[in-house]
Amino acid sequence: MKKTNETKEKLLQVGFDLIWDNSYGSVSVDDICKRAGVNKGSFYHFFPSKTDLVVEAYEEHWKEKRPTLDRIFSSQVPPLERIHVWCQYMYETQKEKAEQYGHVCGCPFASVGSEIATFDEKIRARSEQLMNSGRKYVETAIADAIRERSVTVKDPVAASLTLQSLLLGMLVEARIQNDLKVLENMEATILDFLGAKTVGV
Amino acid sequence: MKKTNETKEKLLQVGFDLIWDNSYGSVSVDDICKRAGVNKGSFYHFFPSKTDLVVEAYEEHWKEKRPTLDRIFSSQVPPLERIHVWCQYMYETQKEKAEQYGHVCGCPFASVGSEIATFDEKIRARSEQLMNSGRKYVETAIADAIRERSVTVKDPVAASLTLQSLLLGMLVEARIQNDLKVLENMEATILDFLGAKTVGV
DNA sequence: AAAAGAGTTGACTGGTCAGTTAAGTCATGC
DNA sequence: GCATGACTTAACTGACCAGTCAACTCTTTT
Repeated sequence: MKKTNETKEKLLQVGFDLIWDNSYGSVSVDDICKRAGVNKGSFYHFFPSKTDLVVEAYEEHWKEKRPTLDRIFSSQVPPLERIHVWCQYMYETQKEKAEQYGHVCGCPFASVGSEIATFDEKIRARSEQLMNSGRKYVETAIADAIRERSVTVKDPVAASLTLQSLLLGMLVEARIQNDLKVLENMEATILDFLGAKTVGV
Repeated sequence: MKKTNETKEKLLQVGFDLIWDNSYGSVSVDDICKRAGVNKGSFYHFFPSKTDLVVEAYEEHWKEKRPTLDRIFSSQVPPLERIHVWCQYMYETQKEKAEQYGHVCGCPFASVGSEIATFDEKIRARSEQLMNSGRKYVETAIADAIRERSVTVKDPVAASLTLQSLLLGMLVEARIQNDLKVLENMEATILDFLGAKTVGV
């Protein structure tokens, strides 16, 4: 028998990747099982439904990303430096995914969230929650930047909300256009929006 | 027998609405036929495939919207007024849809485009094209605003691209959060981004 | 009035879907 | 050594999927 949780983790990882790369509707439980080298019965031993796999895979993905984000957004780092490294990190993530799968994948929470928002409440609610968790990092960074006067925006909550929309939009467009070029001006656009002192238009 | 094209138009309209409201993957050809009161054979008499229906429905939707957009973005209207009316129009459209279907639907090109971008090239390409057509209106409005100095941004192409991303992001978030509130600050956020002279933060 | 063609009908195909089931394998604890 | 329970296996269900087909109806053309 395999190591405890090895099968479950494989299903979570394969499921997340397949659905991020394609879509919730176009990836079947059979596809996931086949790719994971697991029988269907095992799938339903660990997950009551396809929806539940996705929710848990979201959770898992977020858990894996948190340490990196904690490091990037550490209070030890100057606020604008956090934004800088964060932008680099997002671009690199997208670039790696694009090379791995042959096309730009965008934001998994946004793609799947938007796909099933109107008919799968479980996934919708979790998408919303996780996206908001990510925004908190940015909100704090902007608040710190305002306090050290390295930025001209006034309201960190409003600014982080707008920034989040802007980024989400860029990721969706990059996916639809299948072109990383959309993301190249990301940092400059963000700094410009924040009214960062160190960078011109 | 029914009026020429009545069946086809019904299929296009019903297909577009159902898919906008739900998703490409979760709406079947049978669903569309049932709702349209049309037999399956008729569907395949008019469309070679489900994909082709979607592409034609996109076309049709755009054709129907064009006169309204031409009016809103008429050169006779002051540029910032165009933006103002456009924002109102988008909000009203979303509100009506939300009331009609019980949840916020967002942008149809973005939702379906993002859903199938990585595996249906026909729909992906058409989404990209139509979204860019919409951007042209904004680009011209911004260029006019720059010339009359009612705005501080410098590059109309870059500004319209960023604006498009921002809007797209807001629409995706409104759909995922199922909340029109996301869209309420739309105009203020846009005017602020453009550096419009007449409006504070 | 007859032929032709556009549009319609509904049954049909073969495959795939999410999810079920029952019999089996294995590690652990007593 | 045997009982328990977690995990696996693969066949199975019934619904649904996109797409096909041949026979049909109606309108238009000649």
